[in-house]
Amino acid sequence: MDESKIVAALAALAHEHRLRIFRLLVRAGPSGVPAGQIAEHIGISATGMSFHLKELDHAGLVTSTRQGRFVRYAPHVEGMRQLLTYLTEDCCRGQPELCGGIIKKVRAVCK
Amino acid sequence: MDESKIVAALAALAHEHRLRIFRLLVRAGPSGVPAGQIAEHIGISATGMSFHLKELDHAGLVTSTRQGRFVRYAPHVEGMRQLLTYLTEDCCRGQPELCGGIIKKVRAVCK
DNA sequence: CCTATTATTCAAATAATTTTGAAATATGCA
DNA sequence: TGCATATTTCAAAATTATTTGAATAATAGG
Repeated sequence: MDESKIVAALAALAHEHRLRIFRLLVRAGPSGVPAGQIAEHIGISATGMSFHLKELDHAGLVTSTRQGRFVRYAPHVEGMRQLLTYLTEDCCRGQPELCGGIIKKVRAVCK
Repeated sequence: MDESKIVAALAALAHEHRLRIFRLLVRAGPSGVPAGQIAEHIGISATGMSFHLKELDHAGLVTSTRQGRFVRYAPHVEGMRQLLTYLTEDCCRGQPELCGGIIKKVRAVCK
């Protein structure tokens, strides 16, 4: 995968509000949450929310669908998957020490 | 783990040069690489290298040890582990779709 | 002590991001 | 159509990050 897209995705998540937005969307699931509702939850203005959602969208981490007057945002599974695959496989080369022990853990369970 | 530390780590990696530096250090292993040698490899000035290495260091992603006139930099295993653990477990809640298929893959191998 | 090498610090300049508030767009409903 | 709601766009201001080059520190070796 294109390294500049990885940088863009990392930058998108590298912000207090945006990381919280993404976390919230993951918890909310694929049906999504209207922008205004996210804004209320996070505690920022509608304008600020649009700005941050645009960043996440451009980075390929969220998707949006209009539903009447609302625009529902949901996590974009493929974008996040690519980021985590890059970080664990390409960047950290699958080393269990670096990869958060996931590989280690699951292997242990398998024994 | 502290969310602001996660944001700092993400921001540290969210830069073309720094992501390449970190990748290079992972490949080089725990013995580390002198700052100047990294700079030569990446193709940036010594001053620029100091700036970026400081960012990575402050974010807890690399460690440094002086060896004579050289300062060797190596990946800081614990910092990266914490970041990836956060992203996969806290943020993405271990959902295989989001987590880069690592969990899925290893489970499949185990069957 | 002197010099060469390696790396960092500093301050100034430049560039990029984020915030703010007003205006605009899109939709639903009376 | 006219009005209310949800969201986005826009431009200006504020903030933060990055680059640049000169100066400074740390060390090895003569």
